[in-house]
Amino acid sequence: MLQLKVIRDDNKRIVNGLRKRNWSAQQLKVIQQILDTDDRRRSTQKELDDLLAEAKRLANQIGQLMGQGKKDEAEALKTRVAQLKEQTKALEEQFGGLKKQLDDLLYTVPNCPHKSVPKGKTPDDNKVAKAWTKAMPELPADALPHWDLAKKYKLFDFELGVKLTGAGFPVYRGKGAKLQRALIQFFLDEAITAGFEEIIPPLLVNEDTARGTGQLPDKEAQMYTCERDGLYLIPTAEVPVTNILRDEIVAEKDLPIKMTAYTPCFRREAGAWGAHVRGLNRVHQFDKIEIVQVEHPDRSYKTLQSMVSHVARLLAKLELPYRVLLLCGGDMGFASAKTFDFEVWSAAQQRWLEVSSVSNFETFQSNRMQLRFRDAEGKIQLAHTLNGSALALARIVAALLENNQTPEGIRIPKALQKYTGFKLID
RNA sequence: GGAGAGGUGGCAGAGUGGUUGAAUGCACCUGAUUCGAAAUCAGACGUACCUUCGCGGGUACCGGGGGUUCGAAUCCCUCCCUCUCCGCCA
Repeated sequence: MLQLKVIRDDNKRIVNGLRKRNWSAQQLKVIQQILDTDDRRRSTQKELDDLLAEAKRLANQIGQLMGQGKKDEAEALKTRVAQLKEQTKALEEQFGGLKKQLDDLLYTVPNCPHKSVPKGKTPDDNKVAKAWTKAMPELPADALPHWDLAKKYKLFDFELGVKLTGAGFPVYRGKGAKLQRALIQFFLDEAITAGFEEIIPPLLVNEDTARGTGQLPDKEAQMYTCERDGLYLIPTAEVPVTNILRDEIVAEKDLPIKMTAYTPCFRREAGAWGAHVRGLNRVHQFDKIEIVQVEHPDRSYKTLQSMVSHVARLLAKLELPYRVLLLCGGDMGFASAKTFDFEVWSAAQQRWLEVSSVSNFETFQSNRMQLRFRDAEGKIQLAHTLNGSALALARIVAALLENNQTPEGIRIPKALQKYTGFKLID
């Protein structure tokens, strides 16, 4: 969530930023509401603190009197403290209520877009940051979409997934399974080479962790839950990995902290189904390698670029046509200050598929999870957090299969061959 | 799952109702000493929020939540977690 201090001191920038997210005047009223609630919270705290200080002072005095054996005087003081207590109790409740109210309001406010983020309402308003200028793959007239290729070569099976679990849980098999594992290994190796520490996190997280990265309360419906144990299946490795540093104060010299993790990701995707989500385009469980960085505020945008370059390098090695989009204010995620999306061309479907999203969250996440660093002067500051998919498998597989189909079989890109152990799926 | 022990500052570890945000040791930081370092000595050394231009001041926090009390790290309830033993098990 946004920092109260920033909303207060840098109000104009925040309001302008929210306008970029197409916030109406009506919605912007929340900001004023936040400021008003905060004013009340502060005056209530002052009042409460003063009363508590007085009560504390008297309690100590009673202690002294008791020690000196002056029981009568002590008794007299006790009644006064009892009165104070009545007042503090009421104030405490009021204060707690205001804090809760304030938090609830703050939770409704998305991150403020970076100044370089373009205005816009829909995905059509995203800016192409890097277009694909080379040739597109040319397929024969009888080219198949990946779901048909999967059947033809027995790579994965959706019906079987339905039998075992339900729609959107594909079963990979044979070379399809091997391809999956090869991609995971490839992406992990690339991330490790780029200096990211590999993490294998839990796939179930508790409530605090889900709140830390903003899944709660905003995106509760997106996650599968294990209600009985109060746990959530992770929708992305970002959740457990970033939370490793929740409530930590790290040394400035340790920045940036670079972590990567491969995990399956579970998403309910409630109500998001339709004709365009066939096959691997959208599934409830998919594999993803995530890269996460915790960075100094001064360097985070440079770091964002380096993460974008990393993802671009992966796609280049996989020989997939891709483009990079700079998301407009209206299409950006709730917690992000700036996001680049990567899309690969899926030749048989004749459409771009989103395979990666690389974002700088600035202090939006770190504020919520109290992830801080001690700067050169010994002052404590919130760190910036960034993350990106590098990469999400399902759609990569879709594009890989479609783009590389030949009459002889499906060609495996060179960079991947040492991982698959085969050059052709036939 | 059963029985027992325990959760205190970066770490170790005192503290069982009264000025304890918390002894002591270690680590870290600053200064002195030194050509420099080690050793030694002196000092500083939690976080959040409120308040102040600033110095500073205030409040809360000793696993989480609730309670008893004028006063709780200390007593009570409850939840979570860790350790030991037993059971079960990849």
